[in-house]
Amino acid sequence: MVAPEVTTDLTPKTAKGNRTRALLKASAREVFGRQGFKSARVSDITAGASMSSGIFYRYYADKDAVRDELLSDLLKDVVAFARDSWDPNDPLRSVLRTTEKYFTFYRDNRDLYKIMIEVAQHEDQVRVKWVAAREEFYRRIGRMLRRAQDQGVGRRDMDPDLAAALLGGMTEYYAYMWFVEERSSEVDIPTVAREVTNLWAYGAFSSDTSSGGPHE
Amino acid sequence: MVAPEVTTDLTPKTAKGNRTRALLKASAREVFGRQGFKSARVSDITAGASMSSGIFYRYYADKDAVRDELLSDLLKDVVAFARDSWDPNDPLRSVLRTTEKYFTFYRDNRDLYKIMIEVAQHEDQVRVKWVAAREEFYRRIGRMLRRAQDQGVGRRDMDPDLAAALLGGMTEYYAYMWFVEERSSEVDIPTVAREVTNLWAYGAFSSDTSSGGPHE
Amino acid sequence: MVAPEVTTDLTPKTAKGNRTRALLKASAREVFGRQGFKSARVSDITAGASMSSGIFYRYYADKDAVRDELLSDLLKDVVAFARDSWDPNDPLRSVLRTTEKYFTFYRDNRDLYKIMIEVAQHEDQVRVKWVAAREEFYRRIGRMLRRAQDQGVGRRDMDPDLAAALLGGMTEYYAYMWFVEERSSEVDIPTVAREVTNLWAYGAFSSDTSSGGPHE
Amino acid sequence: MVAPEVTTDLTPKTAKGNRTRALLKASAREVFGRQGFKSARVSDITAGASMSSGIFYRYYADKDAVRDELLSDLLKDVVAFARDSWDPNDPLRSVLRTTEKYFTFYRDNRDLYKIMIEVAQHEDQVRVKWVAAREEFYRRIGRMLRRAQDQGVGRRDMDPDLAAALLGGMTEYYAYMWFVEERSSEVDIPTVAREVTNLWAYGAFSSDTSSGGPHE
DNA sequence: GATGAATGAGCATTCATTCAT
DNA sequence: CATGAATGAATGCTCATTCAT
Repeated sequence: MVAPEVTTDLTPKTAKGNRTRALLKASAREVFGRQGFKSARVSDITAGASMSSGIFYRYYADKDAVRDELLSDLLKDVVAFARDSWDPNDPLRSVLRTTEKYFTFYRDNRDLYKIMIEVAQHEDQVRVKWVAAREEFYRRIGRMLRRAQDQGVGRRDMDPDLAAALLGGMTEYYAYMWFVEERSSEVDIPTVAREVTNLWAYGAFSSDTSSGGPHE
Repeated sequence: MVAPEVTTDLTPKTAKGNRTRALLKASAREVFGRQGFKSARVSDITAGASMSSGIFYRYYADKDAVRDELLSDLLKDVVAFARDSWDPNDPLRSVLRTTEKYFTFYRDNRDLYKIMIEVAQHEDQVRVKWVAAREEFYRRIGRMLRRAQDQGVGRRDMDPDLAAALLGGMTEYYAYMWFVEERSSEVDIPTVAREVTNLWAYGAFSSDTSSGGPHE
Repeated sequence: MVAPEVTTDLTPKTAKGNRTRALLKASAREVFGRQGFKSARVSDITAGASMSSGIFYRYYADKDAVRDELLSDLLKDVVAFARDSWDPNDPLRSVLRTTEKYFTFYRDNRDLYKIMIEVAQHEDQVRVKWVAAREEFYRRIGRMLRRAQDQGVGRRDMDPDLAAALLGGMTEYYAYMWFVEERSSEVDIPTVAREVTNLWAYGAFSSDTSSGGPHE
Repeated sequence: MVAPEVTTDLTPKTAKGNRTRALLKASAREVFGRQGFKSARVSDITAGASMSSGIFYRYYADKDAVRDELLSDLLKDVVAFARDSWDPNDPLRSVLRTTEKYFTFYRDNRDLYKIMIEVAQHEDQVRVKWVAAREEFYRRIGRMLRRAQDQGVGRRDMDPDLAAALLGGMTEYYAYMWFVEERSSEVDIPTVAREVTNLWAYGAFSSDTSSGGPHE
């Protein structure tokens, strides 16, 4: 006979419980963002919420659990983002808009991205989901590029999937350097978004399309 | 009470010592690459070299010391790489060649890159050097793009420094996904290098130059 | 990466905590006294209090911290002792009383004295305070001897400061041999105190004063 | 059958060997004196003699062995010192001479005394010998005091053995503070020796003897 | 004899997690 | 619900000592 799992129910039963849980989660986000996940102690999280250390385990099974919840939130948003539709009639406008939104999103979630990147180096579970979310992104871009080729506005000699990963990664990595590594930069989001879009426009789309490109 | 002598000399004095040190270094590289730096124990390193744990400290002050030596090696190579000259007369050929070489280099040092990226998240010392090496890269690219603009072959409406970081980062990040994250990919280095070069060619250089571009 | 919070509060928060801390301190005193500070392990201390090793660090930063607390306690008492006033009208009676009190005090704190002496060999911090406390003692004695000379009852050809250190040290060292080294001795405190006082009386005070001396 | 003790012979067989051994011993004395016995590493000793660490065990069984040899040397000298005869006809002159010689001896061996005191806190073997040597001293003094009483020049109401330990310890402890603790002191050996002798003269000997006392 | 490489036991300290109140 | 006390496994590092050359 299997020993009965003594699974303690971690769901808050009261409004106060909900609040405590939320405070712990917020503190975890802040502490992880500041110190990194590995060097953050559970007691740092509880201290950040002005609580006693034991209470943490009333709401989370362990340290990994908060982390996973925070990263799940981020991944959900990222996936939703990736699924945002592009306007097939004006792909470059879509690129510009999406790029701007993307940078804004990344900036607002820089702490979570930082955690994600740190954790993904070790935790296969996390990395797999993280990679999957990005692949989804690239697939979308690839589809758009292919459609552009079909419509005669995409550069002929281009591997759409490869170019998608390259161009998508370009944006993502710039955001990383900018907001996570805090690369000093004089530029603002619209400026970078325009440069990105131009690189896409000239790099991936036929030059004759570029007449309607976003470059000033 | 005067503190005991701290000037322990860690240099190997014999050929055997050199061999041992090299074995430890190699084992460290392998262990860090496999388990990550933080979760690697010193005893993992010595066990990997079939030695007793104490011997490690005969050659390295601590766990950080091997790591730093490994990363210094990589950084030295990276910086040398960044300083490799471009052929000003045929920038696109240079891009193609450099990109191919870069991917090859990254692939051969994937384990060190993995360590570098992991460690740079926590260690300011390391991150600063790592960022500096990349900036050097981008500065070089920026200079090349500016020269191209001066010569009338670079796209006019382009911020050379911004574009440099974007294009440079694009290559780097693809290499990361490919070799460190082991993104499954059907492509080979020449193929990716050609696509990268085309994106540079069309994205950053005037279209009239592109007649001599590397796309088949 | 910002270093994690280091401001761990080591203060007990509950009555139970206070009790635990006190038990650990008592155990440390006993263990240090028995095995000496250097060879005492933290786990010896916790084992002596029937606790797990980790709890020690809830209340003390490290092994040195308990030691310092114990020695501070002793030093505080010693300094207070040194400041006890002498009766200027009857210096020899003061010597007798003080000597008796001193031996009693030393005997009751023999374990702490043992630790102090051991530690003072290595730790400059401790030695300095320890020496300072003794110097305070000697200064006091010196003042008394000088006053005796002024009043015509102190031996003329005496360097009061030198004699003070000699006479003060004589008492201290006898206490050390007696209670720390456990020199077998048939005598009791009053007997030794009387002999000490006589040596002071005849050695430092003019013989004509000695008529009122404490020797039976 | 008892397993045969594989006792390696540690006696030097050559002149060079003798020299090496002596150098190691000298280095040990210096290193112990500087860093203390416990914190001195065997490799500090060999390094101090510009030799490799392994050689140490060619001449000494272990770290304790050199220490014991050094302390044996000291103890032998101390015991010889204690056995030096006093001039029964002029005890105070003897006290003065012996005290001066004692301070000189202590000063010249301050490093060995320092080691002795440190080690005696832990090592029963050493402490026992050390205490025995001192007791021998005190016994001698006691005999002298008793003889003085018999001859009518010693203070009647004095316990000779007790006074011996007190007076002997006084000298010893002053030497310790002076030369080991390096108590800053303006005085020189003759001055202190004279004060010591006066304290003995007036403290232990009948006042009418003091006419021939050594005080100027 | 001499060198320096190699071994491995020993100990302080950290911190996630559980428990008593 | 909440507190903070208690547990104990885990690991980096030191250094006396032995060994191969």
